[in-house]
Amino acid sequence: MPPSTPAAPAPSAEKSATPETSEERFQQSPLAREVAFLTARARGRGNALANQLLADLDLKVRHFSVLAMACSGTKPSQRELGEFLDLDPSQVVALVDVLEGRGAIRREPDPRDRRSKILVATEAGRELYAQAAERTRQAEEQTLRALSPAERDQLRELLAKIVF
Amino acid sequence: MPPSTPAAPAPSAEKSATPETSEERFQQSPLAREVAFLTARARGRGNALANQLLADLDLKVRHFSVLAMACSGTKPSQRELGEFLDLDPSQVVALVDVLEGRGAIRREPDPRDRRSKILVATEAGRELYAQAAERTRQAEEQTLRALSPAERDQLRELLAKIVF
DNA sequence: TATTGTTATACTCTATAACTATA
DNA sequence: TATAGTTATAGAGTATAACAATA
Repeated sequence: MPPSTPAAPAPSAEKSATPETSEERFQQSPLAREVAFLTARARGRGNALANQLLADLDLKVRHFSVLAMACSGTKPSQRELGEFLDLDPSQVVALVDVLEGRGAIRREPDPRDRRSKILVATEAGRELYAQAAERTRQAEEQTLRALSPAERDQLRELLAKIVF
Repeated sequence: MPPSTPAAPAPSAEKSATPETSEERFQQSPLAREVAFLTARARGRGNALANQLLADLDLKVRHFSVLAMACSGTKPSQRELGEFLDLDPSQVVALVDVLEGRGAIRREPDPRDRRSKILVATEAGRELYAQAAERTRQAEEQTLRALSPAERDQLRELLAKIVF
């Protein structure tokens, strides 16, 4: 009988042999190793937190994304924006309507194709974006707080590789 | 006039100065560097592909996740499962109803708490899971095909760190 | 003839509240 | 009193089809 094995978890205990939380238990499941599951959970949590922080600006993540692209100087048309953000053309219409109604963005005619409309931010839109971007920055900080700066960059690079 | 500069993109061209696709253009935007955006896009694409590959089994990713946990041997209650999968209790009921109706899983009484029900897979359920897991494996392979095996492990580790 | 934005519409997913049976 | 599961219901998100203007 070895005298120097102090803190072993006593595997022979009869009743409370499973004091671990279900979260810990489930981390052993195969599902918990699937990238699809992990990204779904990451995006779910991140989205919820970001929506929460954006709430006092009366914005949701989806509106923020449209506003961000309108502020980016890349002059997206509605169609292009929909493809980039994985949004249906009809959804883009609805989101743009909201932001244009708030005076944050404008639909400008495309001189090269009069069918399409280019989205640009107004001065008020750029101000709103500045406030919103600060909040999403906080959300990202909190979401990634378990990672070192180097790991955060790694994650960004790996994700960019698979989606672009 | 240097004779040995053959394939320069001729930056002084007047008209077609933007031959790049909008996707390339938008990758320069600040939004494209936000982890929230990248994970949302990753999960959107991954989810769509997985749903597509699971379609001939009459399953969607959400059903697959429940089935996977029922097959995992971790004996989740409906409540615990909902927390792990970010699903509302009422959604769990609906998903479990479908899978139980197909004979893939069973609700078993929890001897320690007669209010809660533990989800376990039937033999048919384990067979269905085997087929479905092969398809989600294919989906992951395709989603991550731009990454080396080492990079895939890295990504898994980083994601696990932020969601667990 | 094909494409952009738009509208109307329906469908899926998600969230809320109330109920029951147990604890 | 609080919690697990259930039900009903409403809301948000998403997808589909048809149309007008333009290419």
